[in-house]
Amino acid sequence: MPELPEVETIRRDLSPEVEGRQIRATRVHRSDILMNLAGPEAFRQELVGRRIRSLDRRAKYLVFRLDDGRVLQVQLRMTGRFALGRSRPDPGEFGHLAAELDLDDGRTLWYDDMRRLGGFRLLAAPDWERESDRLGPEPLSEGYRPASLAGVLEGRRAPVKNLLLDQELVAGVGNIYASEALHEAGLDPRRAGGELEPAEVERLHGSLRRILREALDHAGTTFRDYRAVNGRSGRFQERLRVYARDGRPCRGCGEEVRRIVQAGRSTYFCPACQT
DNA sequence: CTTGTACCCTGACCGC
DNA sequence: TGCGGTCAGGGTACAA
Repeated sequence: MPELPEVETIRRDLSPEVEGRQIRATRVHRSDILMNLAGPEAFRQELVGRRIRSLDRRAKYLVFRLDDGRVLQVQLRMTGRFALGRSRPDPGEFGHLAAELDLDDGRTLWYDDMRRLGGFRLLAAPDWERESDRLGPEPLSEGYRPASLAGVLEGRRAPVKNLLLDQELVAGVGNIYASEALHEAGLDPRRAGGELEPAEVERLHGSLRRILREALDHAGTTFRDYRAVNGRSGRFQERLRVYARDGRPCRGCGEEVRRIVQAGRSTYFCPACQT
């Protein structure tokens, strides 16, 4: 569900609330969200008594750093959500409760996941570091440069849209912001990554950063299922340029926005301004 | 290596 | 009202 701006919004909502808190109890209702743990009892044994040192984000992962050095990694995938509070969230909003973590301030961290594609993984620090090293650079980081994007596009014949979704090339970009950034940069999503001119790569790099930053400033895009903590909606959906706007006029030139399928996923673009 | 496809799962929506 | 097909902010395993 969520891409970098959405996951980062959740991290900002949660981190001041959970940092320093101790996990007092856990309840797992749907075991398939335990991605590398045997079952609810194993989850409980590993986590009860642990304190949360910090909450970080890397790509689309939330990373709870624990006081024993290990890492609880959460992947929200399409429909994972969090709520935090003293009483169970409204079942209308949270109808697929998958896990609960009681904290030492009397509140509970509730994890809901309708499709159960997301989940929790408990990793030793070196294992997480190794995984993190495989991921591409954070596009909003200070040091992210056009040369980094140029380097991973070079020689690639796959469509640039597909390459933007590859987490090993650049971290945190998903289906919405890939289309949005390519539109802002005026680039046809079907072009081979390796065929972009240096000036075009530079434009794409700038657009990617601007779009992600703007989406983050608007607390993400609530198009369908995504909610920040406790049901809070994003506001970037009002500013979408092409995503899910097929058949409607391009905000730039008035031409009809088109939808195509690339690597099995929808891409939206304006055939007039993206070349 | 690179690229495409099936799959995990539930629910909303559309045409018949 | 029901039914089948399609689609959904993701990622992985496997085949070609």
